[in-house]
Amino acid sequence: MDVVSPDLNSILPDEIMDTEAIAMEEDPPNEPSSSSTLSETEPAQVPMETEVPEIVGLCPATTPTQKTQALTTSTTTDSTLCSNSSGTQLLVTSSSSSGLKPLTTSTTQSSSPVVGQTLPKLSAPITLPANHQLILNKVAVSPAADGKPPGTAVLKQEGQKLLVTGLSKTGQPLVLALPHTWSKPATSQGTGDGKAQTTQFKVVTAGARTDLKPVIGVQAVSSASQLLGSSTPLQAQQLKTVQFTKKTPVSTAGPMITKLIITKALNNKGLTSQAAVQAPVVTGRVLSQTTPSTPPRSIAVGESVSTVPQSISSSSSKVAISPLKSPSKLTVVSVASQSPNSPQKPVALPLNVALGQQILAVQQTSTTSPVKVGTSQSTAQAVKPVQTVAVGGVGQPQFKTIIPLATQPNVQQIQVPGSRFHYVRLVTATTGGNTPQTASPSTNTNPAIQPAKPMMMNTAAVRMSVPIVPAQTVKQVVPKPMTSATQVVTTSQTQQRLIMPATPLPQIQPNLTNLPPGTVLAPAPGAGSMGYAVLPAQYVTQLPQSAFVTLASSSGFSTPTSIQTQARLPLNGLSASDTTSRPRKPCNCTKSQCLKLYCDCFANGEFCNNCNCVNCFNNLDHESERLKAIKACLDRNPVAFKPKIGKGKEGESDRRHSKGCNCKKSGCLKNYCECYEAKIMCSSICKCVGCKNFEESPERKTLMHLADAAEVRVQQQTAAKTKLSSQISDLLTRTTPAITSGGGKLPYTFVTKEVAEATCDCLLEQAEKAELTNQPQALAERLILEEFGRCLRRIISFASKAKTDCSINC
DNA sequence: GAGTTTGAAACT
DNA sequence: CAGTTTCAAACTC
Repeated sequence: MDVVSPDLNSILPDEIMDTEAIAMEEDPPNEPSSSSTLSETEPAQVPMETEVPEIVGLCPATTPTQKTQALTTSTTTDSTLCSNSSGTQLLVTSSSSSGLKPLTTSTTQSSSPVVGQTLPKLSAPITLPANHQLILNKVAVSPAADGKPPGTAVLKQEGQKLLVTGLSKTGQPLVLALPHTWSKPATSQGTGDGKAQTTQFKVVTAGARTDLKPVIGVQAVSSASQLLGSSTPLQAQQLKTVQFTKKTPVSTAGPMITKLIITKALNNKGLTSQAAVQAPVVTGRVLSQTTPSTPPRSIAVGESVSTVPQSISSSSSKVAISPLKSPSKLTVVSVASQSPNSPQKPVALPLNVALGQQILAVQQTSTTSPVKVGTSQSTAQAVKPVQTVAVGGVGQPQFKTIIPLATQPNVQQIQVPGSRFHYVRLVTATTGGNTPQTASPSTNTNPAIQPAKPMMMNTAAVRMSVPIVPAQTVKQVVPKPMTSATQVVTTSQTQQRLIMPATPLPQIQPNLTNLPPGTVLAPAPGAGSMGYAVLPAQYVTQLPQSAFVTLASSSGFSTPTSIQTQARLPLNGLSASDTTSRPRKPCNCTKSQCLKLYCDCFANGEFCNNCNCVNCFNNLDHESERLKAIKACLDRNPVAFKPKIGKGKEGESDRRHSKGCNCKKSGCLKNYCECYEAKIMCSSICKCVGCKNFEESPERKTLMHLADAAEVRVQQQTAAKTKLSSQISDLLTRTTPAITSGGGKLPYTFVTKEVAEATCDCLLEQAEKAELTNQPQALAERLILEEFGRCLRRIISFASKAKTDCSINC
């Protein structure tokens, strides 16, 4: 294992430290001389982080508070789990050459090694950056029969799993990729030559930003330079690459000399939530270079400047990741294979090697909140392991989850608190194919059919986004034993959705990409890739473990009725309305059972929550019906659940309705018109009659002006009210001291109309009295003034008394 | 709040 | 694919 010093995050742009504890051999001769690459040897000790900001846990038993990091390595050695005292866990999983070797995971509670697999022990503590996840999947090792030298790591398509991603506090994505065969299409980036590569690594990097294309690679020393050179073309972003050579301490395959190249995206732009929505996760890139006798290793490097570095130490291997300065997070979870032999392993990455199921989650958070990761897994073969990865963040991290679809249903749940957007991407890594597979809907829909490909995810992959309210806390969902390995992604956000294994619905599979935003699809247990259940993540997150299990169970979605009610319950102490970043109007469906697109909730891929609907079936209690309805909708329209408003041809900023409207009477100037409702112009694809919703339309301009004026008025009124309230409050505050202090200021607030009239009456009376007594004018004026003085004194006295009474009574 | 209008979705 | 019906939201009063 490679160890990265805790300072890595802060140093990443500049350097990478290599701990001495790691039995890695430095390869100075091989280090690339490129200016972009920085190599350093880190001191033996890696500072331990006192805090565990982020954890990716793969252990079912892991409590929400536990923080874990999972690493899967392609090393030939058995995978081991390393955990530190803080509860941080390092998960190392490996897949056998067959690609079906069980994944082994360990939790802090259980240190049992992975069955049949051993991982290099970490000699040095591993410091993981907060909010960063490091996942290393072991690449299948080619048997000697293949003619390859023993210990040579051969990357199988299905087994390829490598995801190391991280975001610096600045949001700069960090990606570390293990050696991967250059021959693979994944190297389309220009990375390289895939010659004579015994081991392949697939690197999937997720970035919160659309343009993020982190390239990280752990390369054999010989190929290190190549990687560096190739990394440049890969990214639109500037990347700073840090490369260091390490020698694997223990490897059955023999000494491992590898270089770790860490590229850090220098360009921090585009970290907006929007960007994250568009292409957060990037792309899984395969930057692998095969090196004989060099087991691939994956290191996820998160960049963080956080003062709370997270350290993880393991006996076998150590990976130090510099603490994240910021909560920015990238989470990549890859599943190399199932671990039939270690079903009961505490930390089992839902690895379906054969299936190549992978889940990629990328999260970026602005906050420094530590990431909590809860993991769970199934132990029995009959029970599918469920992996839960939670990434916490207070800010509005961008979150994307990629869940591979495979015949072996593995569902990985990723929880990302604080993420405002939740993305779910379904990626299937199938065996056979060497070509990097994009997650594009059209190609990725049928994982079982698709040949195994290096997991490569790009923006084209199925993308589902759902606004998620930042969650302060992370909820951990414990997966219920399932027939197939399942990873569950949970978030504290109400918008997040999960697709749970359901009854086989082959028809849906082709349309996976069209599923409602935030939907997670998971193969139904035992049903291969045919069964899917669509489940809003909010339910999953809110569900108790038992409930969740029920959902995940192959038996169907017999969810306790309580679950539905839970959706209405406050989440994380926040009411649903509070937690919903995008308030959704409750539906009022009466006849559609909320299972048709008439229902906005259903159309948006959400469960009805706090709606006024009648006979609603859009809930967990009727998941089977819901699933069928979804299928029916997709059958009718494969893109039924895709956003209607997409980007126009002209550019990103040009939005347009995907289908166009068909308005006939509204002139497209009322909310009946979907275009107008979306505040976009009608386009050429619209079939509307008498359309007035075009740029030069005077009606539209007038309407817009009126709308703007109305809005301005509202704003002004609001501002006026606020100002008035403020003034009154300020006035009362200022007058109070004068009263209490007996100062000369009279609280005119007490001079009401009645008081003024009464005062005038007194003055008039005094004037009349003087007149009746034939007093000289001067005396009369004096008497009047004296009376006025008395009135004032009475007013002041009253005000003071009122103040006193108030202070006493109040 | 009831009734009407509207256009997307669903159906034929 | 076109015409019709259904449906729920938008709108009006």
